[in-house]
Amino acid sequence: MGAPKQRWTSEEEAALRAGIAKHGVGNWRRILNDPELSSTLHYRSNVDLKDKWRNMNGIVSASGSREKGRTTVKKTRATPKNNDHSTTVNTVTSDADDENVDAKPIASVSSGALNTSNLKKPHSRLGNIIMEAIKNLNEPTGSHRTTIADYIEEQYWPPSDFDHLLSAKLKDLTTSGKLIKVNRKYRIAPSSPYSEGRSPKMLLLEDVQREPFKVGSDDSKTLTRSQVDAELAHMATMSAEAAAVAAARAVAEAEAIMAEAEAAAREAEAAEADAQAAQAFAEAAFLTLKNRNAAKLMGQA
DNA sequence: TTAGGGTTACAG
DNA sequence: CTGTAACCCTAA
Repeated sequence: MGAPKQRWTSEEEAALRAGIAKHGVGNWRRILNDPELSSTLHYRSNVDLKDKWRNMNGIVSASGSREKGRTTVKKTRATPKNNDHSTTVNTVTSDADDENVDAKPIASVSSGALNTSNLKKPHSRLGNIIMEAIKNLNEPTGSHRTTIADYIEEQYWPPSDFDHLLSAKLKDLTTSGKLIKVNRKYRIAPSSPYSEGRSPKMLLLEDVQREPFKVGSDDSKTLTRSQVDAELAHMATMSAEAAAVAAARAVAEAEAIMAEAEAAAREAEAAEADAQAAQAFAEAAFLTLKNRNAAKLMGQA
């Protein structure tokens, strides 16, 4: 991990996830074309989206071109893009440097205000500490919040109200896809190098086939439907482990989607014009969630 | 335009 | 030096 070139921000990642959930994997151009998402992903190209998704996903064949004795050829390549923005100086009172517990991961710039500087700084220190803690704890089934808190308290200073900050940050990390929350436990989301010798408790496909809502929008329904079918078909060919991982990921995605939909709906309350779009998006997200919620992992709030 | 291979750049 | 993430190139 690191911050190499033009690192993707949480907003961009969230937007990408939302776009994939909405339009399906592979339709990068369509995602980029989405008016809401395009504001956030303005600096990224369709290829960038594809590459980012490849990285986020736990790349299948990491063809590290390491096995090439490639040396001495230097391509003086200056930094191509110099966008980006003022680093929000976050001088928090000395020790506990934690911030933004923002509730809206997506910057839905609706018609009207042309917001240009929408950059949130990367992840804060606490986020890194949390990731480190979980990684070092290395619990195969994930770590409880209390365990994480204990670890951090031993390693670092215990600020006041730390518990609250930790909860907020955990939620933030979960919604942004860095962590997966499964039954009160948090795990590192993407690449899991440890193959976990034991087969995970199989997540039974509990097909929730009730119909809570009757969404009248046919368009989004068909779109979502085909997408879900494709994913289910793909899931059927997966191994047990892969399926478990995919299920956990799907839930994490769904949570992120729901959060975004919530934020979008909240925004829409103010702007009537966007209300319908947000509604449709929320419904689509809910449909996706319903279909994807095969595993009953979402018990707790 | 997209998927995949390959390269460059940075962090540990 | 190794791993990872962004970037680049090219076939399909």
